[in-house]
Amino acid sequence: MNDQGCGSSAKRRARRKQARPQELVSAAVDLFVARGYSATRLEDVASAAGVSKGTVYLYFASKEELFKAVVQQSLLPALAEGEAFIDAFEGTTEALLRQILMRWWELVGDSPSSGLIKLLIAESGNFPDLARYYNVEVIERCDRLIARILARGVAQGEFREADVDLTTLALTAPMLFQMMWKHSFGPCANKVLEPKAFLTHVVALLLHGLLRNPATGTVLPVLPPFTAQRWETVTVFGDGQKVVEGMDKVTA
Amino acid sequence: MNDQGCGSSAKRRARRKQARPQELVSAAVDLFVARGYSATRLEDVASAAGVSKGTVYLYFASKEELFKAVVQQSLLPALAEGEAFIDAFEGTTEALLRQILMRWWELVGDSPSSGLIKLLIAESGNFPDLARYYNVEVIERCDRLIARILARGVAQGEFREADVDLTTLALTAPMLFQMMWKHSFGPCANKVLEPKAFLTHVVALLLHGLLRNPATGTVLPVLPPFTAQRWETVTVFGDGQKVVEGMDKVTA
Amino acid sequence: MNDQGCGSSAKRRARRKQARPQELVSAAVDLFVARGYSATRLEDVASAAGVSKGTVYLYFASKEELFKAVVQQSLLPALAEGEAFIDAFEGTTEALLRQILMRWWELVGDSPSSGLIKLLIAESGNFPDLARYYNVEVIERCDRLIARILARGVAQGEFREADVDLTTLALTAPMLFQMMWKHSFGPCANKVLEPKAFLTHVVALLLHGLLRNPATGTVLPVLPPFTAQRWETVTVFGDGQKVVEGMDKVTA
Amino acid sequence: MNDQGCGSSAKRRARRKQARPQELVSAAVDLFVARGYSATRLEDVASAAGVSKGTVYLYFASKEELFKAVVQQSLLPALAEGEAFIDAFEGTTEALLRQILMRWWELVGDSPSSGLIKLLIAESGNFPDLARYYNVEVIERCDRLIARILARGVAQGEFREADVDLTTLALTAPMLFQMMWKHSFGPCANKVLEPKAFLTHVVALLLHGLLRNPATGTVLPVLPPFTAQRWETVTVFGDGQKVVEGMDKVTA
DNA sequence: CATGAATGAGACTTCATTCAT
DNA sequence: TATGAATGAAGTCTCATTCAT
Repeated sequence: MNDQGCGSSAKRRARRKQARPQELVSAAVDLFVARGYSATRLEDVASAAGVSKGTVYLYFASKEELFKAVVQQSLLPALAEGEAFIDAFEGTTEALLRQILMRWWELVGDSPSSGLIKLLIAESGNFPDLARYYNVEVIERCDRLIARILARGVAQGEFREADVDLTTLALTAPMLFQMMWKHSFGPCANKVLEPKAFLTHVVALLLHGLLRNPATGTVLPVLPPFTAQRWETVTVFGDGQKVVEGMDKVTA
Repeated sequence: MNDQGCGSSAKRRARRKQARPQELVSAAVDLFVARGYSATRLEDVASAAGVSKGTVYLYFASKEELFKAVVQQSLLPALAEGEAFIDAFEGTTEALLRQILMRWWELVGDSPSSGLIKLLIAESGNFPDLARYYNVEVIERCDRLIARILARGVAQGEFREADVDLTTLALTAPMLFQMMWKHSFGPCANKVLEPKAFLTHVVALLLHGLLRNPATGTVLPVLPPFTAQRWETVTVFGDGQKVVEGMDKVTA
Repeated sequence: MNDQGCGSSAKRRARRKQARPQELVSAAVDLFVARGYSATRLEDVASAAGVSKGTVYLYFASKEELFKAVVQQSLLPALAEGEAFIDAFEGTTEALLRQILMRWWELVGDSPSSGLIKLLIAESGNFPDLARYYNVEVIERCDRLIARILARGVAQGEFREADVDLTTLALTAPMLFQMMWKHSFGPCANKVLEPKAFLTHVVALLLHGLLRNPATGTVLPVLPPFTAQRWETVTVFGDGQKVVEGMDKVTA
Repeated sequence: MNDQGCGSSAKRRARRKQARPQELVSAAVDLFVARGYSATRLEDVASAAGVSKGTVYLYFASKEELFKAVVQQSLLPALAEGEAFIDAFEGTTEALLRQILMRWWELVGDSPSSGLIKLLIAESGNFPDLARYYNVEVIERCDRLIARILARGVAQGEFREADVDLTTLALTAPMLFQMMWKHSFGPCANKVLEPKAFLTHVVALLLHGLLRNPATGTVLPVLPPFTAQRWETVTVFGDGQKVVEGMDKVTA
């Protein structure tokens, strides 16, 4: 009993040391997002993480390095999952798109680290290498993710062909907008913006301009008629509320 | 005798004095946009405007006041023009929408002051009253502008009815995206984004989801306000195929 | 009377601004010498110069730059004078040597800035470029000065020939020693070292080993016999004390 | 049972413990000499000695104490040897002097710890008690060593009498110079200074000004303690030529 | 009106020192 | 004994702001 003190406590401390960078990054995310890079004092980060000023420098060489770590740490989880999600998905591409946006919002958009994009946009001019890194590792990869979905829709005959890059951006824009809004004007706006409702609406708007029109083969205009088959969607919410969607009808 | 030794003509100085605030604001816009609020030194603003450091304080009580002046000065011109533009326009609403977006990009998006929105988003947390002001004076007014266009489309029988707020935002998002992009990742991205091509594409995508299709009468679903936490959607196709979507499951 | 305020005060301030670097360097010399580079706080330099912390940075980009300025400013005056002194001197080389060492001590050794050599020796490892600069601009030039004197002595038949570099250093060493001593152990030693007495003694010791011995032409050994002519020196001090020196006698 | 789990044999550890201070001091000497007191981080000393930061404090109460230990440990060996060397020596005093300087350079000057004198001179102002200690224990003792040699030379009829303190310093100065040079400008100088050649040269120069010349009986002037401020020297040569020297004038 | 020298609060960063393990 | 994570005082440097001229 008095024997074990020799090793276990060292372990606990080691575990602490291993956890520290993560704790500091977590604390830093919130402050960086809330106040911006310059206005965030390292001392505040430290005390938010429950340590003293000097401790930050045991794990990060400088404020800039901490910032980079914050950015690079908030990338990969959601992307990797998203890519796997696409490959495994078996429903319609419309459903896939809707699912993936919802999921993305839950994982990224609604997470505290979503404000990072705001931060990075604001500071991209002051951290060009970081911006370049983020652009390659996140943005372009994210674009490719979306592009794959669009390609899937075209391959399955659901979507008509359209400029991939532009259409991808048309989907990226509302997501970005959402995050920006959440971390800027949202909190002080009169109307509240319900994220998932907005994303659903956007998808609906976009898709009905994207769905292939087999009859005319037109590239741009005329609404996709959906004559190939009839469909009807019933959405049931947790509180029992039902929404029925389908050709020609919308019933709440 | 005690008058002439020290200065020049009072008139020239008066004219100068009147122009000064404008010159300072102009210089400040560029620097604030390029570097952010904190990283912009007042001395740089002064020398960019061709005056000395102390002179800034003759016209603005503090850095914060200068920043507010910068923001408030870069708002109104385009909005007023936009409102007049709508009233005078006589073509289809689709054409109106496309034209107004193009014009907006020329006037605002492509102007050096477009970066202000980026700045404001970044600093909204540190300047809550400024954010509130901007939200009311610019954002909501801009939203109303878009909403008027949508209403015009509906009134003229071109557009079907849809949630006004959400649809407005769906139009606002790409414009915002464009500005963000231009002042952040754009300069370091591999692909160049052609602004007007993008806006055209977005309008095309959105409009053809908005235009009433006389043949089928299909109507986009208007989802209820998204307050419920759990939800589940079952889509039944004409051939009996079912797709169930929900917060945590996807079943084909 | 109320008229002159327009220009003269500006001049006074300008004169102040011009004088500041010099004032700061002066204050810095004393502190650097007394405490060393690291132990000298810039704030102390500032208050010693009667200004505030920030003012130092109006004139020197960093502590290191201030240090370099201090070093580079305490070089040239004495050297230039020394070189002119040699050319103009018309007495014996022995007298020249004695004079120049005395003068050097008055100008450099005894000045507050003499401690700089101590400082530079201590910090040469941390400021290699500064050491190189000082070595070329001061030390080598100083060596050349001494070498010229030795050459003069040889040319005039007073000194025998000897290795120039080594002999030069043999003269440099006591001067250096003196400065080191003054700024290190001197203040806490039991015996006081009278600088001029020491230098006089050293010159006497060295010269009588340097004077050419016409009779033997020996390069190294045997004392110069001074048989060519008899001589006698009477030194009268300010307090009336007399010392008579000459061949065979020493009388106080 | 509760004894064995944590550590190794007590003997080995004890031996280790005994060696530790020495190892730390050795590591510290090099770093202190190379970087100076302030610029040497205790952590670097620790890792140079192969231990962790905290271990230093098991043997030395503070950085200052470590420094003192470093200084006090690098003194005595050579001095004791030197004293024994004198007593046992049987040749001429000139030979003794030359040999002892050579030996001293081998033992002290050329050892890594020779840089300590540089260090101490630099830091004497910050460590007055250390300087006093060093002055008494090393410098004065060293001076006495030299003085004994001079006395030996006089007693054996080799040297004429001269001011002991000043002559001692005249021998100390080149040794000190050598050490300073080695640890400061030497590494960045263009000419290399061959230590032993220099010492040999210095001894030759000095001795031949010290050796009694039986033929002429010339005696070097022994100046009185240099307390008077003003002085004037008139040298009259056998041929009637006069040279007047003084504090501010040189007249031939 | 305009200047720009001066200020000093405040941020980043270092490192001697402590102490739980 | 030994470790090394943690601390926090202290120093360098920046820059918004003031004010004498």
